[in-house]
Amino acid sequence: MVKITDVARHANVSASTVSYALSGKRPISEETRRRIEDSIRELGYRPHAGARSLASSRSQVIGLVLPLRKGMHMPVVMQFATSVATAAREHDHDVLLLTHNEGEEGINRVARSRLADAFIIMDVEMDDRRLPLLRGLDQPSVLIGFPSDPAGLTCIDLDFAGAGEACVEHLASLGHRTVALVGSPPEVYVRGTGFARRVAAGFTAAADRLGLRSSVHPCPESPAAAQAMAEQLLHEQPELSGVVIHNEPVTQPLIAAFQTMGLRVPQDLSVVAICPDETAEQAPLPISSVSIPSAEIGTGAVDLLMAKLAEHDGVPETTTLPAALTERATSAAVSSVTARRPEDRLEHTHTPGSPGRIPRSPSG
Amino acid sequence: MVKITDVARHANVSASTVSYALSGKRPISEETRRRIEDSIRELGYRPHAGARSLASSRSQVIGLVLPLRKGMHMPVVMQFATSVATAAREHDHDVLLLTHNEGEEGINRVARSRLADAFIIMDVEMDDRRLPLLRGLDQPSVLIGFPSDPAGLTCIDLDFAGAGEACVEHLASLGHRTVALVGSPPEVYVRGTGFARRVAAGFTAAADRLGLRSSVHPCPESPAAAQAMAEQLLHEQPELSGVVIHNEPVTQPLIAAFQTMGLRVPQDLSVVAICPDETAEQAPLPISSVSIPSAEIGTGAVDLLMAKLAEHDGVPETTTLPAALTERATSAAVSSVTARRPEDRLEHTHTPGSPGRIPRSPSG
DNA sequence: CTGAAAGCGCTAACAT
DNA sequence: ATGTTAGCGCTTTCAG
Repeated sequence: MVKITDVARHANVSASTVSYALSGKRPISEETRRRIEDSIRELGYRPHAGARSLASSRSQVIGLVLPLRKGMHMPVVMQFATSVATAAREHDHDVLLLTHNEGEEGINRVARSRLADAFIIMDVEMDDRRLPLLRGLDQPSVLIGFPSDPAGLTCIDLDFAGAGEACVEHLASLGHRTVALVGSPPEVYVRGTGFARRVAAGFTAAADRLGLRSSVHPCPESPAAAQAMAEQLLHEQPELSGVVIHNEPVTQPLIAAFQTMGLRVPQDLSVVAICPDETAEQAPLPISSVSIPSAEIGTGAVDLLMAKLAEHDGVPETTTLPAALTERATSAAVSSVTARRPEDRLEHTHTPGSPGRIPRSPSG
Repeated sequence: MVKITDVARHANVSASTVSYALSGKRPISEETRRRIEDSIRELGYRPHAGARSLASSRSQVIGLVLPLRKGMHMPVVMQFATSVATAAREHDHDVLLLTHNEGEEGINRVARSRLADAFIIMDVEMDDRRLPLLRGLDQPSVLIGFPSDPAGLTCIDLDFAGAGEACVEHLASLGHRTVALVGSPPEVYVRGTGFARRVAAGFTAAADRLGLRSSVHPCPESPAAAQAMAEQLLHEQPELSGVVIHNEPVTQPLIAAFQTMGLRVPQDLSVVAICPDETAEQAPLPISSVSIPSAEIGTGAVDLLMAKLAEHDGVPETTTLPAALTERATSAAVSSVTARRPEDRLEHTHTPGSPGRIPRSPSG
């Protein structure tokens, strides 16, 4: 194995000079730097990561904790992970993969053994059990998602409340008066994952503010559940004309179910999703959507982490990425009387005036 | 930071005794071991990973190279990654995440800096450019997938050829005489990813052997492509009664397209997929399938790697996981004359006798 | 602008 | 069964 002393000898300098040439922590003459670089290349030198970490107390590794639980959409997780890995490399760091199932102990182990010198935690819950641990660590961390109390932490996420609002505002601007949110599976709400609740809160708030009737429906991630949900919605709310979907695997099946039941999208029913742009664009009928920018969140998290590692102060506790809605083919202005043709539905039809259960009525 | 000498002092032993107690590399008296363990717990000692790696030339980290390219199904990749991470932890190792887009350089960097002391490479191509590098590394590696020449390497994968065969055998046993394979996107074949070609080879070989008509159809990963594929298949091969799908995102849309076109599954058309069990089970109509056992492949890869790290010889160059077909609701025996009703199809109908293009005729 | 030298915390001979 | 000691390869004072 070629080591720093080999390079030093070959370049006729001391080992420390090679080290400094590599780190840039002190000025090196042009001439010397060139000789060193040549030697490094010629000998094929690579610093030993362990030695470096021992001497500098910096491993150049960031620990990335990914969720594996149900209700997480894996393509999004993967895109996020790769964007973190790529961004980390641009800052000369590598990424250690930790899974949520090792729990707090995994983070603790990696932190205290100094295997990683910073952490990115995905899928943070409102009252996440890892928070006290993270606050007490020597190493800085960045959370994806906002816990109830972000004090002393650094968090970044899409403005999910804003996303919920943007969807409602879009539908309202198109003239829709009754809207429904088909959300994440029930367990996601139950375990207090912030984004699910925030979408619902933003959705409901905007509907109330704009005087729309609204209802929220957690939905399991299966085509069957999507089918049942479509039937339930049309059954209970004949005047429903706008649906917001925040549940990736259900998006396509739900739209298909509506169509099968005789509703034309967007003529009879407008649909807006909160999902990655890729999903929205690739659908048979491109979906109007608020983008979940996993890649930006990933690089943003890395940037925040690097700022903290550099001991920049003024790293904000919370960073919120603005929600932007892109209009595509699934949303349109409500049309006149002929718009809804309940008599075409396969079953459970209603006459236009007969109201189903109305879970919420507008407050303002 | 509490270090090994602190523990040694606290337990009234030498540092090396603590080290040996931890590694188990030499016998320690029951009494001493207990004292050491107590001290470790009391002081909250964790060995410094870098120091350990420097002194022992073992980082206890394995590098995992994941693909991000199109045509890879992310849920499968994630499940694989998490099973690797979990299995690695059981052997006291951590996992460093490398993305294929860093290419050979990423592996080289991590290997030569001794950040990782073994590698698992996913999505290996027939003539993978990383092979020479891997063969020359100090560190052992395990490949997921079989390159054309596995000599000097260790590879593990599902028996994809066997999977293709099993599907055909199943369909043949049900009386089907004309079968089609809807495969991975064209680019996957083009870049020589082994599994896609092996499925096709096994499929074709079994069809030939059993005297079935067969054809192979690469298919892009979009619902639109699935729809087009369904139309094309029925148009060209009116006598088609068995379809094998090896293209995860297309599976569901393709079945739906067939149904929309008036075919009943499995009465008019049997469908068999090669996909994770989870996908097959969760489909609206549970799909008869050969399982892609990502988790087993992941733990298998780790086990092979650990054997190599332990310098066990006799680690096999290739490990093939047997293909097992599970019969579910999408396959059934061909029914009699009334089975196919081409006159019900939405368009491009054919009279029963008129053959479409027959891409392959049986050789035996 | 460059060198010399003292560790970083741990493991693994080599002792006994 | 345990202790002593010499590094592992690098960074970073401290000196010049």
